[in-house]
Formats: sequence, C-alpha cells, structure tokens
Amino acid sequence: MTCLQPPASPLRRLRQRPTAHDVARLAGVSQSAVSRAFTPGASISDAARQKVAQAAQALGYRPNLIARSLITERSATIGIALGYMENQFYPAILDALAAAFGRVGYRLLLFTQGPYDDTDPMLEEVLRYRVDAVLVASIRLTSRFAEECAKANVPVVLINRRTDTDVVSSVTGENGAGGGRVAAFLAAGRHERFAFMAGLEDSSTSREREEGFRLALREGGLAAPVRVVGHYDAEAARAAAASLLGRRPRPDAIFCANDHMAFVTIETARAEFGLEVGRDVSIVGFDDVPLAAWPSFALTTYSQPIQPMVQRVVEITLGHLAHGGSGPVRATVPGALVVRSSARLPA
Amino acid sequence: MTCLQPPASPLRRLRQRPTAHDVARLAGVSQSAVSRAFTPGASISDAARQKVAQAAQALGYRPNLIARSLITERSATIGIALGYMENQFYPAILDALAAAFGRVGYRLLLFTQGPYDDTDPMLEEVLRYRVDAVLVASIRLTSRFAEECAKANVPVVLINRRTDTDVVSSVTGENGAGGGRVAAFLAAGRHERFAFMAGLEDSSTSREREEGFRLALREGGLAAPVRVVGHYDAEAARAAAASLLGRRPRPDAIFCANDHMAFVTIETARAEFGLEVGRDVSIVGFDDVPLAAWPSFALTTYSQPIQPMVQRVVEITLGHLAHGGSGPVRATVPGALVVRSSARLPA
DNA sequence: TTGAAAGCGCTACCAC
DNA sequence: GTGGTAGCGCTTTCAA
Repeated sequence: MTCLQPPASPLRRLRQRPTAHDVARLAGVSQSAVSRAFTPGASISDAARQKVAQAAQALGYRPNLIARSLITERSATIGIALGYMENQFYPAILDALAAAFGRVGYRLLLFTQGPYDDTDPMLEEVLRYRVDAVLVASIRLTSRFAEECAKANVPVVLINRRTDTDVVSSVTGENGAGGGRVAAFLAAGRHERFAFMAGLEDSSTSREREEGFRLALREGGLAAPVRVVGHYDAEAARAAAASLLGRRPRPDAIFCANDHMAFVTIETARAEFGLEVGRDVSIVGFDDVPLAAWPSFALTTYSQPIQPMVQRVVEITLGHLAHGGSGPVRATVPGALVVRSSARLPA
Repeated sequence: MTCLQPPASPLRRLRQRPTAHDVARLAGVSQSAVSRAFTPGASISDAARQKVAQAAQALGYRPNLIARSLITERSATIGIALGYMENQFYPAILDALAAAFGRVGYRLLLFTQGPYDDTDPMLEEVLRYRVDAVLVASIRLTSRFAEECAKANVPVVLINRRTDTDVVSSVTGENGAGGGRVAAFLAAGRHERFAFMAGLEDSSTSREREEGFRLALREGGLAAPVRVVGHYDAEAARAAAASLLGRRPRPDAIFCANDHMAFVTIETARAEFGLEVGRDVSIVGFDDVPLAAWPSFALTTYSQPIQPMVQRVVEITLGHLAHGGSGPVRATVPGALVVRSSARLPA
C-alpha cells in the first residue's frame, strides 16, 4: 500500500490552515482568482467568485492578512499608546476609537507603558509591528518618538495632548477657553479664594487649562489662584486636596485639571474635612466623564465630548494615510460648561 | 552623466524603509547574518553582530515583524474581544493584561463589539489577523466562535465568563462561593428581606453568583430573594433599583451581580428615595473595583483580584501556545469579602 | 560561524 | 475576466 500523504515540501511545517492555493485547487481556478474573489472591487466573474466562495467555505479558508500586509505595506492596524485607565476618560475614548476605526477597517494594537521605564523601547516595538499610524493618549512621549515615527513615515496623532512645536497632529479640547469659562462661572458665583490643582507639570493640557483660568481671573480683577499639583494621580491628588483644604483661610473654589482629580478632591472634602461640596467649597473639573453626572458627585465641569474628538482623530489619521505628505493638523474640539451642583451657582 | 539611481525593480513601490538586504550590503555581510543578529540566541560572532548593529543604526533599520510572522506563523499578537468599558473592572483588567502580555512579548489587538450586530463578523476578522490566541472578556460569544477558533487551532481564554460545556478555557472569580459568603454576611447582619439584581440572563457569572446566594439563604432558612434584572447596564440597573426600592415592604438587603450595578443602586437609593445606604438599606456588590473603596460608596463587595486573574490568564494562554494540544483549563481565582459600610454589619 | 537559496501566502502585474 | 509569474522581507534549511 503506497503512502497517500503528499511528500512534505522542504520548509513546510505541520501546516493545517488552508491557503489560497488549496482553495484554488478545489475550486478549479487559479490562485489569482482566489485572491480576487476576496478583494472587493476586483475584476472577477460572479461564477468564479461563487466557486471560490464555496471552496473556501468547505475548507474553512480565511485570507492571511499578514501575507497581504507584507505586499501592500499596510497592516490595517493602528498602534495606540495609552495608560492611566483609572481616569474614565481614557477607557471611554479607547472604546469609541476602536469602534470608529473598526468601521473604516482598522484595528487598534495596544501599547501600554508596560515594562518600560522609558517610552522609547515601546517606540521600537510599535514601529516593528508596522502599524499604519500611531495614536498617543495619556502618555508622555519623548520628542524622539515623534521624530522616529516621522522618519519611518508613520503618522502620529496626539489625543488630549500637544507638543510645544507644531510637528505633530493633535486633537484636544478647549483647554484655554474652558479654563477661562470656569473662572468666569466661579467669579459670577462670588467666589473669592481660588485654587488650581494641576496635573503633570509637563502636560500641555494642564498648562493650558491653568493659563486660561489664571488669565480670566486676572482680567476679572480677582486674586491669583493658589496652586497645587495632583499629578493626575489619585493618591497625589488626595494629598494635594488635603493641603488645600487645610489652609486658612480655606479656598472657596477649586478648579481641578481633570474630573478624576476633582472626584478625589470631593471625596477628600467630604470624608476628611466634613465639608459639603457646593456650599462650603466649590469644586470644578474638566472632561465630563460619565461619573460626573452621577448624583453623588454632580460635578460641574467643562466637557470634552468623546464622539466629536474621536471623529476628528479618525479624519486626521485617514487624511495622513491618504496623502502622506500633508502637514500636521492641530484640532480643537469645542466643549461646554456643564453646570451641576458641585460649585455654587451665580445668584 | 550617467544616472546614478538604481533601476527601479518591477514591483518596487516608493519604498523608504530599509530592509535586511540594505543593512547586509552596508555591513558587508549576508542578509542571513542580519537576520541572525536580530534573533536572540542565534549563532553569530560578536564581530558580525557588531557590524550589523552599526549598519542598522545608520540606516534606521527595524526588522519587519510582518515578514517574520509570515514565516514563523506566530504574530506575537493576541486578540482581545471586549466592550462594556463603563464598568471599571474591564479597563483595569485590560491595562493589567496588556502589561502582563507585554512582558512576555505579546501585544493585544483590540476587538470591540464595533459595527457588528452579531459577534461573528468579528470572529472572521480576528482569525484573519492570525492572532496567536483570543481573549474574551465581557462579550457574549456564540458557540460558533469557540468552535471556529478551535478548528483554526487558536486557543481561546474567557475572562470572567464561562461556557456551559467544558470546551474552552476560562478564568473566573469565586462566583458561587462569593454569592454564598455575601448571603452569610447579610444574614449575620439580621437582614430579612433579600433581593438580587441579576446582570444578563445568559451570563454564567451572574447565574453562578445568584445560585450561591440563593443556596446559602435557603440553607440558612431565610426567605428567597426578590429578583430583578439590571442587564449590567446603568440605565437598566437604575430602573431595576427603583422598582426594588419602591416595593412595600422594601427589601433591606440588595446583592447586585457586580459593583457597577451596585453603584447605580446606591445612587438611586440616595437620590430618588432619600435613603441612607448601610442603615436604611444594605447594598453589596461583586468585583471590588477601585471606585468601591471611595468613601462616597464604601461598597461592601466580594473581590475579584485583578493581578491573580491576569496571572492565570497569561499562564493558561502561554500553556496553550506551548503545547497546542492541551485541553481546556477552567481556573477559579479566590477572592474575599471586603467589608465596608454600604451594608449593615453583624452585631 | 557563515552565505546561498528556498519559500512563507499573498498581491500586482502582465499577457492573453 | 483570467492564469502565470515575480516578489514583498524575512527565517530556515543546507553545505561550506
């Protein structure tokens, strides 16, 4: 009895996944035809497409996107560098980004801070994976990162962050204007002793919000705010809030650089100082994450609307992908002051 | 003057990324040597490695992981199907998974519910991308999903979910035991009118927690709980909580199938019914997400510790990847009752 | 230790 | 509309 198994070709490992060749053989067409059958808009007859579909079905064939990527030089994959999931803003935007990019045929490949001390090894990784673009949210990036990506011709879009120089695209909320609007609202509420809780010192977002806040206070002839730093971190924010609330005289209006720190400040005011938020002290945030609307917080905050931001990110990314040479775009998405009850209302 | 540019090879598009060939030429070695220089543990002399490293540096060369994957049949990528980011448990576990898999050389490719009505088109996608394994958290999966992945020889690990049959690996918390422990605690606190808020009807997690809860109540000779369904969703949970709290007599102990619904129930009890949680009504959750520890909620809950769960997921996944044929593993990670003040304490 | 050569599964191009 | 063929950038033999 002769052996019926085909002689294993030299390099062939125990392969079980059917290839386009297998499908072609079964369908009685060429391998090119199989490729065309799986390429929308390719020139192929209905009959051929039908036969291929049937054979593929029978074999459980699925086109290998890895092989396709090798040729097309497009991986249909977008790298996203992200961390700080404790802040509800980031899970929310991640979810929306994955959905929006999914709709136009891209998947997100996640890069968290991971085991690196520094972001640069992550940069190596992200570029080796040949992602079509890189999104950066909530992570400090070295200037080398943007340079290397530019050199490798991989577009970068920053989310909720900017660089000082205009070299890379970004989508942010109305940081300066929002900070100013918060100041005006608190001033109208007859507050007198202002405070600002910064995020990270090198965060453009925190800086811009602070500048807008300070500027509007100054223009209103009001006292400059006391300043503490919460590092966007729950523990640090708690300490910062405690130092602020322990001062005499106590500030009567605290503007936190994001909602996450504002929640911590509210918790601290209540639990450690026995204050009633919105009466004894006013606390305002920035972002308008879902939690802000919950009655326990009822946080007055300046919104950064997720959907419009994601929309801009997608547009800008696809724009870069389409006409590679286009310059960076710095988009600002309008928000609005959402008035709830964590800050005293104007009379 | 002769043209110094090399004649463009037929298929060559405007390529700018240097390849191993380019590096080899500059370093004066073979392309194989370049490959070996970037393969840990390959047999290559220090001198050669040095020359290659230098040339690679000069050219800005990065190995193309796509090309490597085509040969090795490993993409170093793990698909993760996930949604429901509003529940803090999922961002937290995603973050931890990305870090843990990053440490062993894998990236996560994100698949959200996306534009699909049904999860099956997502299945197609995930398998075309040739991910090495699939993680499923918080998404209903059709039984076809697991079958197809098995057929394609792609291991699947469910997180915080199980299938009824033993066909696929899973990592869950102590759902049954936890539900029982909650019942015992509430019984010891002299509660009398129990209620259970279920998640999704077809969620194994919710069912197991409920069974454990009911069983322990029955064994303690206590009344069976009233039952409502919150669908793991904030709006549905609010309605369910309202219906529960509007009953006469009102339940004095509500066990919610997860923390997220417990928070909503607390909010509803306070804002809509003016109740003091922990005195007028006891509310218990399941998960112990970070928010549960905040003073405003101080939620008594049964924990599902993130790190040990992630550790098990990584172990099981790597196990499947190493010896492909191994059967499914159903791991349970121990938790503990975390007593705070949202439920009346035993006397 | 090294280089030549084959080939992973597919797309792109070319004649027909 | 179709099949043949070259080749994407790499890993993996194999012989030297």
